[in-house]
Amino acid sequence: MKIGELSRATGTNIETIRYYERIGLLPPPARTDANYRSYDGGHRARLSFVRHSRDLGFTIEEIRSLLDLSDHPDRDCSEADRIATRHLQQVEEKIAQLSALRDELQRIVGRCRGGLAGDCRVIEALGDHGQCEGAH
Amino acid sequence: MKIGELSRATGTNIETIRYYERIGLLPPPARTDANYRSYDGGHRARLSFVRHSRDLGFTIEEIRSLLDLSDHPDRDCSEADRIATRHLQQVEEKIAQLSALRDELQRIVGRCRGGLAGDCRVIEALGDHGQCEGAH
DNA sequence: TATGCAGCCTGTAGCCACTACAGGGTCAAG
DNA sequence: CTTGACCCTGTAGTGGCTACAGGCTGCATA
Repeated sequence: MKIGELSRATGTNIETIRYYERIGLLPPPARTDANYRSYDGGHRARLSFVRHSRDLGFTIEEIRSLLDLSDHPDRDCSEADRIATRHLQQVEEKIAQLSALRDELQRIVGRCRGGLAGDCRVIEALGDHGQCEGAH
Repeated sequence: MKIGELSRATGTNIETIRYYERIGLLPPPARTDANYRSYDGGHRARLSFVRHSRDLGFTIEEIRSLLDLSDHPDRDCSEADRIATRHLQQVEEKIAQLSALRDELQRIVGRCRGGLAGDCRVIEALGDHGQCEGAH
């Protein structure tokens, strides 16, 4: 299959596929006489693996390790578990951060009465150093 | 105050302060005879505003608009409210996304029994197209 | 007076994970 | 024989910094 078909089959941008090849995440495929890339099922599976991993937020380097494990079924898979567990922790941290941030934004947004910028609580709150809570 | 003091006072990297000046977020300060940047309280307040906004996840362009409003107290502040509300929505969406992602990661991580990579459920799950749920 | 070192300056390049061209070649249909 | 979809390489841009390289200034100490 040509790059456009692979792109449609996996929902991956053509430029991204070439990018993955350039950084060594996908092996260089065979070429047609016209120098077009020619992919097979293995490439497709590998790209799906990469996309699914990216969708889950793994970094390229993490995916490189995971692919490496998947290429060597005889190795111990605890490394894969470690990567996934650490990533899960990071996601949980990020959620906690964003939740705190959402709370502060909600406090700020709720205060706008639609007057002039000079009296605006939103702008005022941003100028504060975060101690607006107990300040008045 | 010199750039190092401003850096300590606001918890902002020196390179970042110069970066903000370069992109026009902070006005160029006066210079000493030795060509050192010389900041005043106004600069400090503005930088605090920027840092606080960045901590809340506003983009540079959004901060530019917010600063513009804060520079013109006679304008209507509904624009500030609009920016903050939209940003809040984005944060909420992000949290929802990450929560879904966390759930999937938890499912994946919980399945590793520590065997060989060839039998690893983590790697297997990543290779799937996300239909692993009802598949077996 | 010499010397060392912290701090400042400019300018450029790197980070991540793409994305978007420019400028060209290839191929099948009409 | 032309049109238009598709493919190629190579380079530069995105956001928001961060990290140098290579050089200047200012102050304390020997």
